Amino acid sequence: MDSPKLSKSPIPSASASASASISSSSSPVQESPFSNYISSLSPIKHDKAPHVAQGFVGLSSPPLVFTSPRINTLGRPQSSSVKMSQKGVGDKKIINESCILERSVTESQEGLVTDIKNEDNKDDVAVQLGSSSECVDEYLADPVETDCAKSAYSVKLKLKQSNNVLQSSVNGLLDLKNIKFGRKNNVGREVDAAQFLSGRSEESIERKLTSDEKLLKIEDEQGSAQGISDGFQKFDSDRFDLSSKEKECKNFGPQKDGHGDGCSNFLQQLPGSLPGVQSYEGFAKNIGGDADAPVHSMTHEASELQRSMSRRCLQFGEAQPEATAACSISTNRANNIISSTSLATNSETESLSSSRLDLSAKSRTRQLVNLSQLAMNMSPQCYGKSSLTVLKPSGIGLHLNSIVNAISMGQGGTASMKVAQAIKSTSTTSCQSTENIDNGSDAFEKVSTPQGALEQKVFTIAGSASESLFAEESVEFHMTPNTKRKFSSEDGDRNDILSSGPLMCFYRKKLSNNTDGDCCKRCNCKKTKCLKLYCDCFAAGIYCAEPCSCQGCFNRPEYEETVLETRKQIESRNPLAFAPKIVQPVTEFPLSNREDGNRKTPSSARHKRGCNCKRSMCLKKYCECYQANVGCSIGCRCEGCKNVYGKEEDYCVTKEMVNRSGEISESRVAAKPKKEIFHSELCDPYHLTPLTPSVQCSDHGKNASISRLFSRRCLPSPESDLTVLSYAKSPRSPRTSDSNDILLETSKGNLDIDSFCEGISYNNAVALADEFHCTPLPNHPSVIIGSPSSKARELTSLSRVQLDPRSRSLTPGGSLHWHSSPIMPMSPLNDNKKLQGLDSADGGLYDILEDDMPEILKDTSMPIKPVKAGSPNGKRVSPPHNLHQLGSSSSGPLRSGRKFILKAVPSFPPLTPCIDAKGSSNQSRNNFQENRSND
DNA sequence: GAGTTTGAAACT
DNA sequence: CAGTTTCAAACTC
Repeated sequence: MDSPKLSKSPIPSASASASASISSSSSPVQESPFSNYISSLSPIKHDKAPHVAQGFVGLSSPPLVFTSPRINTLGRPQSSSVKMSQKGVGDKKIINESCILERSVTESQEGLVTDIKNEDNKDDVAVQLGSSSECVDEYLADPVETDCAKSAYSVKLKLKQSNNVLQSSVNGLLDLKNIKFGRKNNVGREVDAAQFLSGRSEESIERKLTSDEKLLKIEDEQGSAQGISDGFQKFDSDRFDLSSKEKECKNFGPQKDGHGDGCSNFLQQLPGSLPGVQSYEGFAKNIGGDADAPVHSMTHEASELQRSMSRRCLQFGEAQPEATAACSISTNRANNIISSTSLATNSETESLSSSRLDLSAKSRTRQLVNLSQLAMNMSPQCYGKSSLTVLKPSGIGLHLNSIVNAISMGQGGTASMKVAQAIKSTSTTSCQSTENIDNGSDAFEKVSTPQGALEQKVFTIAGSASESLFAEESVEFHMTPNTKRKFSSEDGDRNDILSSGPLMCFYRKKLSNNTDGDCCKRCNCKKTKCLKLYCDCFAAGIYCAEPCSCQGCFNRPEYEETVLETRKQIESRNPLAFAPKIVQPVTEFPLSNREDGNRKTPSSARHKRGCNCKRSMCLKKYCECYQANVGCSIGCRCEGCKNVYGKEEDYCVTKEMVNRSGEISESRVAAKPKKEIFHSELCDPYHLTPLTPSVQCSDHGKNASISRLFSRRCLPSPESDLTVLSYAKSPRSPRTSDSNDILLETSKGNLDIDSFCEGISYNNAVALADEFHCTPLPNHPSVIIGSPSSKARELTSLSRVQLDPRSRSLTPGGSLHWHSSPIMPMSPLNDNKKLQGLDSADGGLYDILEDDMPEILKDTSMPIKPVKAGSPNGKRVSPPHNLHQLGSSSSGPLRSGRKFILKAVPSFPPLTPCIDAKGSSNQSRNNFQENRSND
């Protein structure tokens, strides 16, 4: 990843100072007012903590990042506070720079609603550096600040469609004021802006952490109150500016008006903003359907949400209209993707609504706002401390964190799923807000320009949005994996961003947090000067810090250039050297909704390259897969692997078995249970679960055929203890799965994964899997992906290919392809979901998978053959003895199952099934063999 | 805490 | 690409 480069380029000069500040990664955080809070947050907590909280925590975590230097914090946090105070004062400068208008028109509603915001960034603007990096930083930072400050300061104007812009603006302002006041009164809380500003960050964070809606509401209210007060103060002064801006906005108006919903149209034009807005609107509408009275207010709020989002964008645009262009597209894309997906999917929105139906639309909006605020708060804490704080990362990180957290949470238990989803959606919205900001900036720029230009811009944005989807996937993948290092990004930009410092740290922490607290781990390099991949810090893209015991360390901000150069060199050798080693699968859809709440599915994160363990059996931390809580996969060349999901499943199963009966010993003994399980489960469709551990076994696709069979058939029911064990056992699954789920959901749209999975049914699951494998996949994403992987792998058995759904997921487009392809995706998904749902998201896997995919596709078309003996990894590949039987048996059902799947999930991305099948199949096969031998 | 083991990274 | 060396983490005592 080029992250270093990016970081560098953006903030060349700042690097030194930034690096200095960053160098003591811990120090900045500690120093920051929130540092204590952040420090208190442990990675472990993240996992356990509410999604929101985690997300935030994660944000705070990445003090040491290469990127951090790039981003100039410029005392963001301080600036924010200052801004806040200034806002209260109502500086003219602020007025001049800050005023931004957003215009959203809701047909149903009276007319045009204009949100005018004053940006707080005036100071920032003045401070803004010409460098793109700064712009980016600010851009990023702005979102946070904007979120916090905006909510507080933004002034909303409700404009009737009056010809006179000025009048309309004024009227709108008045209306908004009234509205807000009404809100306040309704809320019954008047918040002192100063207090809010001073104490808000912590409070908001805590509240968010608690993820209590009430708290969120309160904050929102407070923020709104402040915003109102502030807005009023500024309002008068800003009016003129607003009017001018409104004019600009009007340019958009025609387009908007052209469509039923001016706002929606506008938002649609802005890829990032649209989804969120639409979702919100839909949400509001839904709510309205429930209660008419609230509807109006709801719509109002919805519009407000939209506004807020748009505002953010606008603010950004205003603050740094140009910056937007420079502003990292990749980041924006990523954010957009995330937000878009989450938002786009009605399911999530619905989930939110369902979870929060009680809550008024306000609360939701507020939540969003709060989230954004949290992000803001977090960012300052994390980055703000140092002058160099990286705003960008914070924003991004926040989103990611929030998502990840949400995901992890969701996976944790079905019961919490809804909540998690809600959180996700909220988080996504926050993300969107960020994106929107970016988009908004773009849009904003365009706004000023003639409509034609605007349209073009919008179009461009849309295109970028589409692209962002890919980025998003990659991002999510990166995020999801628990592994410390992982941040693989397929695309250079994305990789850069992701891999680059703050994000990297963030991700890592996130990942690592889930399980261990490894995030705090530091290197102990003695000879490499922390400039080689031996150094975990260096490999993770972060600077060494105090905790490190390294000697002669050059991985410090002071040596940024050296570090970057070294990184470049390493990357030149291996472009993916700094990519996340572990990729998280996209799938695991089923997890969330299972009746049991047992989502057992393990996460299917995978190690990109796979381990090469010889003696540790992949059961010790020597094994990267194991260390990353990832099951060994096809890519692994390990010997005697017992790790994994796949194996782990066995392992887990065995443990379970042992626990239950106490008869079976740990380790492979499980094999036996597996068999039993397989048979029983095979027979019992109900047991089929997407992620059965058994499936994932560590054969790594060597024994494709066998694995396949197993995977298909062995899928343990979600309810089954095995699944539960595996799930409980491995922390990993939860994390990855969540992210994946999100992606899937988003991609799907409103599709209900659970229902889908169920619909697919365990009955057909096996058959589907078989069929899927057997049937050619013309559209198989894997093909598209086609990467340069080793051909040996390609040659490897079909089973592998079939098993590896991840390849599909691997490529950013993979999921898309799947989605696009009616047939393939569905079956795979089913498989994935039911089997594991692992890999679609696996970035690391992508490489391998991608390579394999093409052949796989070909192979898949072919009937299930005994897989080639040789595994891609060269691991032992024994012909699947049982495969034939299994395959034969399964084949029958497959066809029917496939049809079914197609119907049920046309748009779903296929994911894990193949992969899981592979890995699991191999291991399962091995296990079987072993068991046999044992027997 | 020292020594050993382990496997990835780097090198040839 | 395979084999070897180097390295640091993980592990053991």
